[in-house]
Amino acid sequence: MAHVLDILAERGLLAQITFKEELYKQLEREPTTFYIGFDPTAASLHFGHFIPLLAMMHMQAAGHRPIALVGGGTAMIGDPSGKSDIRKMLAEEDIAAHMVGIRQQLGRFLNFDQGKALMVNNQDWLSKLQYIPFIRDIGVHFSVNRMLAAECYKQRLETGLTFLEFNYMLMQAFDFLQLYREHNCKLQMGGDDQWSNMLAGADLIRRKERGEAYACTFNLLLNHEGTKMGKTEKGALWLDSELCSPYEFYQYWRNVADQDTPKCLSMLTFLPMDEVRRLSALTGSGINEAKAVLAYECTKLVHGQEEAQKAQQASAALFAGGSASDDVPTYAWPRAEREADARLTTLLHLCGLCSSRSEARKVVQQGGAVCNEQKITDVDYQVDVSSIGTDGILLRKGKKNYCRVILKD
RNA sequence: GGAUGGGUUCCCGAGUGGCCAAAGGGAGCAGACUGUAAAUCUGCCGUCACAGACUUCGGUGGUUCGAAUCCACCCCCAUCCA
Repeated sequence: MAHVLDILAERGLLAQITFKEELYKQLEREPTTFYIGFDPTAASLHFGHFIPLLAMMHMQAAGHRPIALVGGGTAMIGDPSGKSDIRKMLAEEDIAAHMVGIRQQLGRFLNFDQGKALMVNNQDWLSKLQYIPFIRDIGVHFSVNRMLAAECYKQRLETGLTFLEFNYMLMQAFDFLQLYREHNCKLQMGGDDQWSNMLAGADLIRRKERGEAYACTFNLLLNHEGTKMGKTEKGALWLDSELCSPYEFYQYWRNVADQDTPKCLSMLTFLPMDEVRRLSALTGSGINEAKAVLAYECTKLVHGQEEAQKAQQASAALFAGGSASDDVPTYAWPRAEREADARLTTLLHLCGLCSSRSEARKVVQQGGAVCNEQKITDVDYQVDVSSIGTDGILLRKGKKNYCRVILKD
């Protein structure tokens, strides 16, 4: 069986590794405990967490033990890495609430049975720290000169960096030390923007414990224009079906640019690389096959096989013929609303296809509004409520934004 | 704490008393072309009861027939000094 680091490298996930040779040997020698940190900035994980999750899955499959560290303590500071602005500090209650959601989601990706994976919260130890002992014990090992030279602070020196945030590196380094001591955790993985923080942790372990510790980072998934993938107009691409339905999630990946498809296939799926290469070699309209596979596989990982199939079927039905299944985004139109105002523009706004009635008017005027496969160009068009059956009606904005409308009492 | 320069619509960025819902670019949306792709071209791009009205230019007051533009105070940011 291939070495897990080779697998990660082949799939394009791996960015940087410390002590490459030694880490290879370490992972061959014994099941190794490693950790990745997740910030509880929201109640749901989003696509930005997905690549680390995939890496954890690969690692767990290879017999290693993942620790998901939820940064309840560090979230109270905010990580300055890669941020142009000061990150919002979170209130303690929010963090606690977010952690509940994250805990649940992690269970879908990792096997937590019998201690095969752990989840910890760094608040448990960070909040107990005392200032003087901490700076004496940990702070002495950090050279400000070197910290300022680190990439993650360099940028911030241009725009401003608070002392609060400057401490982030020490906190994260301490986390690693803590996990090393408590769980024999020897490896930290994470996004490439975490490189400096991770090195700091590995260094700290070497100094304090004279122990072996490694760090390894993943590539960010960038599109051909060099911007981060996994963002929507609304912001993050959430992994929670409440915040982003499987259908929407499927559509996101179904619509990636041609050039980005091969990269996505290898990084975001568990398909054998032979299959990835075959799909990546497709050209012209054949690439659509690759995109359909990508969307399906990716949705399957996040929402499960059943939901992925539904999303695939709903998409196929919609784009082939125009019939709406239950899995298409659906809006239940309350009686009071439709009796008060049954204009199409209002409905387009209510169902979320348009962000305002003004936008809806523009869409209608420009010929982008379609109701049950019939183009509507009259701004004052009234929806015939009595004709709506149990299947509802299908609204479309533009070429690929669908919403099924059903009646609600 | 002191000096200076700033805060404009999703982002960047013009605008220094009426011609400003506010140039230009980017993003986004719609149309044409296509493969649910890209590129290109066209239109839109504050809100609404939409040929009209209403609300926006860090905040609060003020001057004026009239302010994003002038004045006062306040908040925030950047740079230099301490």
